[in-house]
Amino acid sequence: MTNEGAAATTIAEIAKEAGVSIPTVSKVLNGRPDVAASTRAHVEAIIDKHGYRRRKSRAQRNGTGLVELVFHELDSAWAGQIIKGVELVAGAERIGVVLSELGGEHRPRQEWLDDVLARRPLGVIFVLSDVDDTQRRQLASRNIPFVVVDTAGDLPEGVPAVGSQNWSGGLAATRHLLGLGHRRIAVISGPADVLCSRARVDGYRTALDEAGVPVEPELIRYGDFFVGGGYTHGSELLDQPERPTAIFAGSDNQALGVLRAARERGLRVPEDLSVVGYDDLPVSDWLTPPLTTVHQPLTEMASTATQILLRLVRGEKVRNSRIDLATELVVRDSTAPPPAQD
Amino acid sequence: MTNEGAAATTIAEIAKEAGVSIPTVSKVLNGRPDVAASTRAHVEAIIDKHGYRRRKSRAQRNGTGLVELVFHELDSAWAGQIIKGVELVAGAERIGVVLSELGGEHRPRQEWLDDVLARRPLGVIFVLSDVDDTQRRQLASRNIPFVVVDTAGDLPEGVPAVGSQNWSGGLAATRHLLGLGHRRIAVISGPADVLCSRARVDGYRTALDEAGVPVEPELIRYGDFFVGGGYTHGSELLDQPERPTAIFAGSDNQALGVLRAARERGLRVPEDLSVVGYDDLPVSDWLTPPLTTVHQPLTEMASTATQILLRLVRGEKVRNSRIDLATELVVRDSTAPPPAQD
DNA sequence: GCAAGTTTCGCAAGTCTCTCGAAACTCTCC
DNA sequence: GGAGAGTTTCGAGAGACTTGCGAAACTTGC
Repeated sequence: MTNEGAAATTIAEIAKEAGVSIPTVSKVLNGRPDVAASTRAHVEAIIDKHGYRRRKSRAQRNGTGLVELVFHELDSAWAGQIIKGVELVAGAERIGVVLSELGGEHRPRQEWLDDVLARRPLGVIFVLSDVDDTQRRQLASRNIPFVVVDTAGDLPEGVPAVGSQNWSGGLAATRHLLGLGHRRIAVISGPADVLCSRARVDGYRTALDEAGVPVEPELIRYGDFFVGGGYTHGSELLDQPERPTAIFAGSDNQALGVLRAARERGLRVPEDLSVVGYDDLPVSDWLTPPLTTVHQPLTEMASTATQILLRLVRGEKVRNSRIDLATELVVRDSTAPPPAQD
Repeated sequence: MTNEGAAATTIAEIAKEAGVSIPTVSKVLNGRPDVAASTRAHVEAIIDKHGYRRRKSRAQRNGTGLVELVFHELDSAWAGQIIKGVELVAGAERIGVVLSELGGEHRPRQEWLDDVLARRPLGVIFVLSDVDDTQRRQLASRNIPFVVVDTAGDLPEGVPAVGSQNWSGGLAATRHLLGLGHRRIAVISGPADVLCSRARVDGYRTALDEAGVPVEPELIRYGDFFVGGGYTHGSELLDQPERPTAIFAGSDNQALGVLRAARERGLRVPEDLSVVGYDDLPVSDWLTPPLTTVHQPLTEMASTATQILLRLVRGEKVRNSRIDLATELVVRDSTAPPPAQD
């Protein structure tokens, strides 16, 4: 802890207490060779006792800075998890987080970018959104780095991005259902133009191929990530003549919609229909039934992205600026073997 | 103490008394980094002593302006609704929203306030949090207005605050349960030291009195607003020898915990146990069963608070700066008449 | 025992920041 | 459009820390 107000300890004080000169203390601090081992140890002890810290150095640079956090949409607890992760890192560095919502668009409008530029932020974090080339150059010309979390589209070479292993998530979820004996498995994903949706669906496809189960196009649905979409698509899927015995939803919210669609049709979950979600929001464990879902480390993704951004801000070299964190299937009570067929 | 009418204090006077130059006082007021900690503290003390107020706010911000949004905690979709409301109004005015979380504390630490002052925001919105007198004066001296949303504790006269009609909400929820025939109604509320919790419980009390039903202390629980608290208290209540036939939870999250406690005991909702939530988060309509709950207009509360704040920023007169928006009982499927007794 | 060499340390002179105020500037209100 | 209040820029002064160098102290070889 820094002792505010009170004058900070100086090497002069250390020197006095240790009975040596100021330069000697300095030399100890800098690991110079021309200090006797015994003297060094003694000085070191006094330094430790006083909890001496070298003067500010670069730490308090700009004093205050801002980071822009941009959501394409901030409904659902999803956003909360991300915000938490960013706050965690930024807060520790005493950097303010400015929130923006693009109101559903994946690309910000110029007007918005103008406002951002006027704020002279240290950097920008885009969540499920992106900027076009012109805007990218505008940021670059002002030396404002940016990071993308959970990218929506393809990114040019060199743009740092943090995501999660969507393909593996889709694979694991589908394998789990196959392992339970399901053969007619539907998937409701996010928008087709969002990369992470496609990766999950591809994981789903691969798992089916692997098991020798044919992929049926009418069982693959693209929608949005919201609860209403899950309900609509879920209803349609369940009204098909040969309805699926399991549905893999693109988000926990969608899964909620599917649960309702099932309930309205008198289908019990998991006895008559298995449902797998995606995200593992904190509530998912508390639903009826507790949701089997693919855990996505949202908070960690956000923290990681923020750390990368701050490293870029400091001008440090960042290797591995394209990271996908691991997803993990969490099995709860919304999945079970399919009902016996005849 | 502010000396109204008398010639307003100027930073020149502060400077003289503190024995520093005018620019130094200005720098302290603006949170500039190039002032020694001891000097800063000294000047701050003189400022406070004189009750200095900056002449006029810079209402005519050149395009940029920031508003600080402070949560005592930002778990749960609760926070998302609030953020949305603030963004809505601030975004339209092209004002940036800086988010902070106090990490569970209801009062910010000085270090945090220093950062805020350095950012020179137009105003501050506190959500379920508050500042102490010294900090309040620090904001006042910089002419930074603030608004409190859903106050945790008592507020001094004149502090603008937007809340919701908690008492009416408690009353309506309890009356609804009484109307269904329930007599043994438990309530799980938020922390006892948070005002809105108490108001709800008082509404509950009044409803019981009205109906001539005795208030039984063991049916009144205070916890936190989270799902775990609902589960714990719910479990205890349901394990009582003469268990309640209805539970009125302090939040939808708590209600989720109660639902699980009921399920674990083989109690059906609403047949064996009625549950009422509070908040009406977007998911609540999609739970199993859809939750009867007290709708709190969180987004609107946040928008209103932001509007009031911006009016204060512009120096406009704000009458009715203490507003409670209406809550509304939303009846869904988690409540029903109590099971027949013998 | 003495000269040569080595080690250890402090002096003095540098370098780097931090602080602060003079002067110039901006903004607002008459 | 001038006066007054407050803000910003910039440079100088003051410490805080670093470094080169030399002097004492110590060691070693003969």
